[in-house]
Amino acid sequence: MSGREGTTTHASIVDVAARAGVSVATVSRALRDHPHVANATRQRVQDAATALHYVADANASRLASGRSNTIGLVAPILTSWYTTEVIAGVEEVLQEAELDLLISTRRGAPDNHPVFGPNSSFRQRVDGMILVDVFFDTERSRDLVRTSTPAVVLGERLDQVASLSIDNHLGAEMATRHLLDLGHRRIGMIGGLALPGITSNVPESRTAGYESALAAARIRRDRALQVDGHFTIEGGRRAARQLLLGSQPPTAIFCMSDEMAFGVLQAARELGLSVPGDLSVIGFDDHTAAEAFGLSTIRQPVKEMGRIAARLMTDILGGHAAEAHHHPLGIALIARSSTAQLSVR
Amino acid sequence: MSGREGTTTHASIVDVAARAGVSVATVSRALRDHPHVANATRQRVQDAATALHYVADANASRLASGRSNTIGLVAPILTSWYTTEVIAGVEEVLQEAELDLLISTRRGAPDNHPVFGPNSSFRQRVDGMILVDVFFDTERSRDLVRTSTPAVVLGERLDQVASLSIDNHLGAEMATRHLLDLGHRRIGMIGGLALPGITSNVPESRTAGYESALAAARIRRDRALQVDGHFTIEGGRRAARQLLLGSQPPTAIFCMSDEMAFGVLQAARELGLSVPGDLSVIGFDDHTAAEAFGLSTIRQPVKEMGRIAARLMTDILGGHAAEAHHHPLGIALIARSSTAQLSVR
DNA sequence: GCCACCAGTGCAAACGCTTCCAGTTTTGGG
DNA sequence: CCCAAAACTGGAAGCGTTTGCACTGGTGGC
Repeated sequence: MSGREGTTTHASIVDVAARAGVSVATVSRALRDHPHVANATRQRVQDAATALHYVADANASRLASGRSNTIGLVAPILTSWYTTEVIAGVEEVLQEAELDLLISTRRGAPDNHPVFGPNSSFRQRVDGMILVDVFFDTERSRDLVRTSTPAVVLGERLDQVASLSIDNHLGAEMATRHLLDLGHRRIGMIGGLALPGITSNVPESRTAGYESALAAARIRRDRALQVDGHFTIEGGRRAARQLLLGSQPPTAIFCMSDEMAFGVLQAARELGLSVPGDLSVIGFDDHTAAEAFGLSTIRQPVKEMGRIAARLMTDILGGHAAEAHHHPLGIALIARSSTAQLSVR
Repeated sequence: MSGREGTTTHASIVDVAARAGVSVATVSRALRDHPHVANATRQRVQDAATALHYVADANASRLASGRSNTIGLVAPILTSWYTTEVIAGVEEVLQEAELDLLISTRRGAPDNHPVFGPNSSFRQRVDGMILVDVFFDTERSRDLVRTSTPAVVLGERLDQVASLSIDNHLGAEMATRHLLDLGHRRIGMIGGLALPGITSNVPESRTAGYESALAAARIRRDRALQVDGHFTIEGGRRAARQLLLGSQPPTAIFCMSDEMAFGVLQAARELGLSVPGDLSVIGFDDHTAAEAFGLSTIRQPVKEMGRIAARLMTDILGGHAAEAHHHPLGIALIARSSTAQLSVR
C-alpha cells in the first residue's frame, strides 16, 4: 500500500502483521488478549507492536467493533465544586479502566439535549453515560434513557436506571434540626434552581426536608424565608442580603450548598453581623474550603460518588451488574464554628 | 445488505441517499455544506436526513476523513479552581464550534504521558490539544509537541507553539511590592510544586518575581521564609503553621494561589492571629471565593484564558492563525481586606 | 455557433480495524 | 492408532464515512 515508511505515518496493523509474520486477524486477536492465540504467537506480535510503537487506531476500532471505549459525562455546570469533584472521581476510575472521558454540559433546551433527542451525536460516540444532576421530568425522558445507551444517574433516584444519590430530604432535615436544636426558630433557607431552565429534584427534596424538620418542631412555614441562591457564591450573598435586610430577619440560615453559604458569610460580614454570634449558617456538601472557613455543613462523599458511578458504569459495560439499582450513600452532619446556640437578647 | 430495517439500527447515509434519491457522495457533501451541490438537492437531502433523524456516525467519519472534531485537554489536576475555570472557558467555545472535549490528566511518569510518547492514543484521537500547566523540561518534549498534533499551551511561554500566559514574574512582584508598600519587611512566600513529579515553571517565575521585589527593597532573601504549599488549602495551612510557628514569623505572606491563601487564613485563625491585624495575606488567581473572604490577590482572567486557548485552537485547525505565537494576558492587583499597613508594636 | 469550462453528480476506492467463517493442525479419549 | 473435538490461524467481508476522479449537460465568451 504505502511506498515509503517511517516518515510521518504511523504503523498500522498491517505493518505489525508483516513484522510478526502473521495475519492482521491474528494481530488483532493477540493484542486484545483473545483466547485461541498461541502464547508464542502472542509474544511475537506484542514484540512487533512494541518495536513499531503501534497503537490501534481508535476510530477504526470503534467503527469495526461498535465499542468506543469512551464514556460520556453530562452535567449542567462544569464550574461548581460538586461537578468538579465528581469528574475527578470519575476520571480516576476511568483512567484505571483505560476508558476515555467525554464531557458535555447540557446545551440549552431539553429538545437538543445531548442525552436525549432521537439520535444524539453525543450518545452515539460513547459506550455509556454518566448523568450528573440531569433532571428527568417527563416519562419520555426516562424512556429515552432506558432504551438507549447504558446510563448511570448521579444525584437522584431513578427506578429503571442505575442511580446513585444521597438522601437529600434527610440531609436538609439534619441541617435544619441542628439549627433547631441550637434554639433557632426563625430559620431561613437558600436554595433554588441551578440555572434558568435547569431543574433537578435535588432542591425540591431538600426544601421538603427543611420544611419537614420545621413542621416537626411545630414551626409554620414562611415563604418569605425561602430564597433562591442559584447555587453560587454571589447568589448566596444576594439571597442572604434579601433575608437579612427583611423586616423579620432569620437568626439562622440553611444553604443548599456550601458555595451559597460562603456568600452568606460574605453578606453577614458586609452587614456587620458576626457569625455565629448574630447569625448561624449551615451549608451542604462539605466543600474543600468549608473547613478553612469553619463552615458547618452536611457532608456528602462527592468524589467517592464519582468513583462509584464510574465503577458502576464499567461493571455495566462488562455485563457484571444489575443495571437498574439504586445506590444510597451516607451523609453526616459536620458541626463547625458557623453555627451556635441562639443567643438570648 | 440488511434485511429488516427500522428496528434498532440507526439510519445510515445510505438510507438518506435512498430517500433523497441521490448518491451517498452527494449526501455527504450536501450535509457538510460543500460547494458544488445544487440548492434544491441540498434541501432534499437535508429534509431526508431530518426525517430519518440521521446523524453521521462520528467514528466512520473520523476514520474516513482523519479529522476527529475533538480537542483534548490535558491538565495535572482536575480539581483545582484554576483547571476548572479553564475547562469551563474551553468548553464554552468548543460547544459553539461543535467540537468535543476529551479530558485527561497526565498519568504518572512523563514517558507514558498522554501528550508525549512516540504514539500516544490520546493524541491519536484528537485534532488538537490544549495543554494546561504541563511542564516542558527537555528539548525532546518540545520537539514532540512541535512535530505532532497542533497544540496550544496554557500557562507558560513557549516559542515554537501557540502559547498563552500571564507574566508570572510580574504578578508575584506586584503582590510582594504591595506588601512592601504596606511597610512589611519580613514577608513569607508559599508556593511550590503542584504534585510530586509534576513541575512547571510557574512556581519558579513567581518565586523569582517575589525575590526580585525583595531585592529591589534591599531585603536579603531568607530561605526559611519560602515554603511549599502544594497549591492546596491544606498545604497552605500547613505551610503557614510552619512559617508562623517559626522563630521569626513573617508579618505578611504571599501565596502563589488563593487556595493556599485560604489555608493561611485558616491557620491564622487557628493560631489566634487576626488578619490583617497581625498578618497580611495576599493570594494569586482571584478565585471565585476570594471576594467572599476579603482576600487580596492578583487577578488573572482564567476562564477567559480557557476561551482564548480554545479559540486559538479552532483558528489553528481552520488554518487561520499563526501557530507559534505567544499571547500575553493582563493581570491586576486586587487589594481587599486581608492586607493592611504593618502595625507598629 | 463552437468550445472550453464549470456546476452538479455518481462511482468506487480508501480509512484501519474487527470478526465470521473455514481451513489446518493438535490433542486426547477410547 | 483413529477420529472427533479443540486450538490456532488466515481470508475476506464488512463498519459508515469521505473524497479523488470521471462523467454529463449547460453556459458564456469569442
